[in-house]
Amino acid sequence: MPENADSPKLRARMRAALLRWYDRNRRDLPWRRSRDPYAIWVSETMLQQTQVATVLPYYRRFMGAFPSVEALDRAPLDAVQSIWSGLGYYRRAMNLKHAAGVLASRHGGRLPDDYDALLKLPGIGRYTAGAIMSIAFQRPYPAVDGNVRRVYARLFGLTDAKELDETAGRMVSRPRPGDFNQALMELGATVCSPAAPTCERCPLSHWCRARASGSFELPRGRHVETKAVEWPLVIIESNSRVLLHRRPDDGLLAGLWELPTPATLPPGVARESVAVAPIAVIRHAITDKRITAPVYLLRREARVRGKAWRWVALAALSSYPLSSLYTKALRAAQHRLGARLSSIGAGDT
DNA sequence: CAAACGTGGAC
DNA sequence: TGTCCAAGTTT
Repeated sequence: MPENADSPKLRARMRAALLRWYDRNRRDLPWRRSRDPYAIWVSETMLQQTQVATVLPYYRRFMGAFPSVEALDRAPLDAVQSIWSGLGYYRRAMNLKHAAGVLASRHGGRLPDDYDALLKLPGIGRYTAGAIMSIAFQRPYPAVDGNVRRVYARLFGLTDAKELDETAGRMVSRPRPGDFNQALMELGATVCSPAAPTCERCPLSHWCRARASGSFELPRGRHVETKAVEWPLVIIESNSRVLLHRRPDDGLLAGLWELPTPATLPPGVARESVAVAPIAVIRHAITDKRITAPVYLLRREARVRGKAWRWVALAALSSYPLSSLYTKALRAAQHRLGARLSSIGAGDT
């Protein structure tokens, strides 16, 4: 048992110290200026496995385009995916859109002030439900993410997941459960970092077990074997348009548009293209794949059928949901395409 | 429950 | 260059 968390008085002191630290050190983030549960939900979803700095521009654009549940519900899926392009874990965007529909039809267009109801929404798991409950509704639920696990692991010497959950449940403060949870995460992200914690700046160092023992080791994450993958891409260009293909609705990059590969050229387009040298070679990683992507340019017309193929004007590429793999390839080819493709991918508007 | 799911920052 | 891994969820 983590003796440090046993005493209610001690817990109260730790909470107070953490909140005081947070009040003086909190970063000024856009979602912290809002009290709208929708804004909290969107930010927490974007922040899943994604760092704050990466999220910021996406959050601004998303909230600008879809400022409410109703706006999101009414938006075309393509528009939502397009804004999300480059952020990764694209199922999150599908889940948001889907959940917005559920909220509109069954919850009056609002996030429910109810942990179990939140959990039922697609894309909301234990962490996100706890974050929304505490931050948006001031309810004393824990929100245990990687930061919190690390902080408690060091602070109390915890390794067991169940004990950690119990501790998190006992530690949450009321009042200010949302600030408390964010303080814990902020501490983990900025002070109690994985490799080199700066204990001099930590308001909890006085009580910290790892600090006392000098051992900050954490249980290793699962080692994931990466695979080298060759993934050639073909840019078929004609009249300032390129040919895109829509990916299947499940699996990798589900529902996004892609550049064809030599093996999946549309019917009627021979593979003659790929005999020539690539104009560029892209390197990109997707989860456990280390992708090497030679990019081939083929200038020719082609007749295509079906909803899965589409000629897209270069100027319209920015409104297409594309993985960074493809925006990299298109950027590498832009001078040959005679277009200023600042409009490709994230970053504009 | 292990595996899949994106991307870019940090070292 | 390589490796780790981040405000997780789903199947």
